[in-house]
Amino acid sequence: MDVPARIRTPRSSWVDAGLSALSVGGPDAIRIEALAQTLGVTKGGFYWHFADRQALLDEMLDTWERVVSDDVITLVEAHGGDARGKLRHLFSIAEAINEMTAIELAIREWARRDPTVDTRLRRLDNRRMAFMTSLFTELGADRRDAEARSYLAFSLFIGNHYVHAAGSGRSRRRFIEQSVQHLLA
Amino acid sequence: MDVPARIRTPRSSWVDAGLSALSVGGPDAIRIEALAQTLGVTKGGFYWHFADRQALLDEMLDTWERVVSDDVITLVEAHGGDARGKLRHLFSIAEAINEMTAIELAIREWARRDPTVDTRLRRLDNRRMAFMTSLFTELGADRRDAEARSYLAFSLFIGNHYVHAAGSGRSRRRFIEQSVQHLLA
DNA sequence: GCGTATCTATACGTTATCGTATGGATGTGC
DNA sequence: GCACATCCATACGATAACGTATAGATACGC
Repeated sequence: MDVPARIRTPRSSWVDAGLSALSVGGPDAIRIEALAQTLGVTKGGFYWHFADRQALLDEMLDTWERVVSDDVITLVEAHGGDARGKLRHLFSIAEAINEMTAIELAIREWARRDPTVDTRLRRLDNRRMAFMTSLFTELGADRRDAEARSYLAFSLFIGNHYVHAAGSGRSRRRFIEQSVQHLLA
Repeated sequence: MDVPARIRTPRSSWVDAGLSALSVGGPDAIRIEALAQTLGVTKGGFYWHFADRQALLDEMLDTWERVVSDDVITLVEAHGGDARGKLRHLFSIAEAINEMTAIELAIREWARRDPTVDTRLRRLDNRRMAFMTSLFTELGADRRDAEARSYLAFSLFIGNHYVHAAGSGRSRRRFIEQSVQHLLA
């Protein structure tokens, strides 16, 4: 009856390969045959797992959304400590996970073109903004100030990746650190 | 001999259409046949003007680069006044030209994937950073602080467009204004 | 009204990708 | 060693885009 059988390249492989392709080349680079080649198989297996390309895209977004919202917030909450410590921890996570940042940027670009993705991202950003704002409020800021700081932090953590000036690689880390200091003041 | 003849859809039409397509759908959306349809012709004329698709992309970047560096800097310098006034003027230009912003964002995304575009953008950003830094220096900041403020302003003016949280449309303008105040303090 | 420069339409070959269909291959449990 | 679940390879048709070739349209100057 129910025979589990060893799984060779499961759904998650395709999802991971898709997210990787997205981070490198954007949504248009998510081509089934290219992913298959990356995984060392042909697309035959893909269409066994997924109805079509769109099904993969949806599942990629689901997966990513779960990781960056639930998991990160849980992680920060589990870390404990006061609001300042949590914020520091949150910022360090955002800084550290570099591959995640590439996916994040790619999805933000994607959202500017695709209303469906935009809706998802909007919902997610609301959660993150609310979380950050609550921490800043805990820190003693009034509602308006806490929102402004959250917005500022958000813009910075995204925008700084787009500044391509010389020496931005060298000074980027120092710059972020300095800004965080200022935000937590 | 030299007969000028009325030009129906000149090179610049294709460049403009290309930039428009870029701002809406990214580099992959710059498809010759689609541009032709937008212009109400077929691609026959395109290949009279341009050797191939790449030639259009190059010319698009040339055009855009000229507009946003030389022209803007000239405009700000022509405006006159002190450094603070010039910075305010610069920020207001950056805020005002919304269509230009869409192109700017699209090109930044593009640069993350294409080394050629990245090189161009890097050169451009260096010019803009140097210009901004010189204005902040004029304002009394030391070199390091001036650079930090420029980097901050840069990140903000780009990053804030990627924040999709609810109410970001309403509060974006107010937020930018507040940040500019702070930068000029 | 003719010649020439400036485009434009159309047909064509090529390549890339999607999605379908179908016949396997492979390993598990009985 | 058979049945079944899971996955894979291959062939196929459809569509879209690139670039080429070539004949034709359009308007200006004379």
